[in-house]
Amino acid sequence: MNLFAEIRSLVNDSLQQMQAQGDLPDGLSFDAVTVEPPRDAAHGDMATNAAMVLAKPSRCKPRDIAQRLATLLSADPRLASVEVAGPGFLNLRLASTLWADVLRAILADPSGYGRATVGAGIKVHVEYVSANPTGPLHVGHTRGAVFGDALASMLDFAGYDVTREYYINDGGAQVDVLARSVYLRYLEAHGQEVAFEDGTYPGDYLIAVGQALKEKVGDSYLGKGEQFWLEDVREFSTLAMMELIREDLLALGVKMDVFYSEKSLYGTGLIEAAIEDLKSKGLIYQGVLEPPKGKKPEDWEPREQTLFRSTDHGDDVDRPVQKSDGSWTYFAPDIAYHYDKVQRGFDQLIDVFGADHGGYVKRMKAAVSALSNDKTSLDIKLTQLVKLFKNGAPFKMSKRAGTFVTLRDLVDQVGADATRFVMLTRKNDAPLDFDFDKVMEQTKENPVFYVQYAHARICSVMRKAQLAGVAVEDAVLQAADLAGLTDAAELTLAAKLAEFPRLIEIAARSNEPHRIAFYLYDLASEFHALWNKGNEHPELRFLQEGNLATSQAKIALIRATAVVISNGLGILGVQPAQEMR
RNA sequence: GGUCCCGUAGCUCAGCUGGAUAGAGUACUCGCCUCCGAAGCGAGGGGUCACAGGUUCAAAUCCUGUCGGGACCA
Repeated sequence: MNLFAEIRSLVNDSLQQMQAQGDLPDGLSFDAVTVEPPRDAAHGDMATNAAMVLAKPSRCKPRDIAQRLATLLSADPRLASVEVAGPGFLNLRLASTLWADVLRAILADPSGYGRATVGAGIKVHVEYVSANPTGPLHVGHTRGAVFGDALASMLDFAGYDVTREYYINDGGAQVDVLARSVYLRYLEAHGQEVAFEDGTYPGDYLIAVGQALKEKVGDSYLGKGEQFWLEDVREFSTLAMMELIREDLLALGVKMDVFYSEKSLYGTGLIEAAIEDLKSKGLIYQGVLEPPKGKKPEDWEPREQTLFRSTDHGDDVDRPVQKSDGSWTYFAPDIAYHYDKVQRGFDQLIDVFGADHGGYVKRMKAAVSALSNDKTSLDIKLTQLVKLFKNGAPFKMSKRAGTFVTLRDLVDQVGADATRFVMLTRKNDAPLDFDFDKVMEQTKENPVFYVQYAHARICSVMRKAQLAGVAVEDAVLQAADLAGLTDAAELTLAAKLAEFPRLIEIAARSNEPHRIAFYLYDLASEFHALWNKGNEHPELRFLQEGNLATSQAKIALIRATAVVISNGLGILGVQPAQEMR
């Protein structure tokens, strides 16, 4: 049940009726008409801007339209009052029975409440993490992983057909470096002294891989040249790293549908096919790029190479796909990968990248636009840096000094739930401060705690109610007489619950899961307020001794609140707490 | 030099793809436990929404430019 959608369509119907009666001209678009909660609660439960939006195209005075619309709307039993206000707003007050309907709808189908249909029939592909398979995931990857995962879950909740995918960059020079590094560890496992020069990965996590390699191949690679072992060690090491990464993701609660290998693009003709597709559209040519503006780099010289005319699709300069020696640039496999996504029939693509990939956005969008003839949309979400703090002081990461914070460090220290929630309390494109101590704090300053505390309190009341002999099953609560819920704080809470489906739609449309985290904080706040109001007004306490019916009505309200918190947290991948410890 | 992101209360940040008197947290002042978890709640002060133009019934929100901060490319 989506109250806002219902009233929105009621407004729409009424507007059409006005057209039929000749009060409004034909051919008007109602797209700009909104029904939303007013900022000021004194203005009622909902407000619509219909009259103001339609005034100009219909050449009527806004207040006249508002007046006629108000007359039509007020005939509907769902609306208790309709008032024209200000320049032509219509302020709507809902019949009090509607709030009870919302609660009953929540209790009738708890796990389904808030699910939307905005994404029905739309196939969306979300690519995230996609870290190089050269080591464990670190803090930066964690943010991308959490964001992408929550985004995918949210889209799923909003009705989209979602595919979650990890692109394994196992085709570039970095996996050769990995192989050489593992080879050093292999020599070490054979008792040799080794030195890790620049351009190798000295991390301890490769010790076990070198050991495992020794167990697999014995001494057969000792004293041999690179041409003899590189390919096999590369394969072996990449697999080991992906195993490590999968475990990291699992610890964070991130699941992928597909792991897609870059290497699998080579030798299958896919890259050639993608470039051929662009060529057939006249977007591939031989040419020489202009030197970069500003300071000329020392080693720049004009070279003829194969270029993609990305400027035809919004890019700033054309991009090379093949170097003068015939080898592919790093961009070519990326094109091929997205070509493959388009071929797989997705309607929408979303790439979640770190902010350091900001430079690729325009060319990737150009590629997808060209490859799909603008039929497939590509949204690229960049996640900004995570700044770590300990005891309020910035905490510098350094691979060299070994103060390198991994995903595991985070999860081990603060838990997957807190890590995930905190990472979602900022917009993806804003930098994030992650304070180890604050995340663990049990105060309202810590949003994870605050939301969990609300849920735990509700569970606590439910436990107490059961001990007192009050039936609290959803089926029983649904049948309760909810007419007694009349206090302002109770109705505010119910109104907040009614907003949830609308919030999901808004958040899903803009690919912004952080909105859910903020909503949950607000919801928790309304709940805590109501709880405390019970201190001064005993009649607002949830358990009313000796009054079974009233208790059940109030418990229906907070049980519905717990359901929404639980659904919201579920999208973010966070377990709701039954009790605080 | 170019591209992208950001600039909102002392501090950290929301702000519904354009709506009414711009909101939370924190900090400061004051009040609330004989009571379902006070790990909480309520009240108060605090703003030129970086700046200047533009678009319109309406701009923190959209467009242009300037300044400041960050990320990246060369």
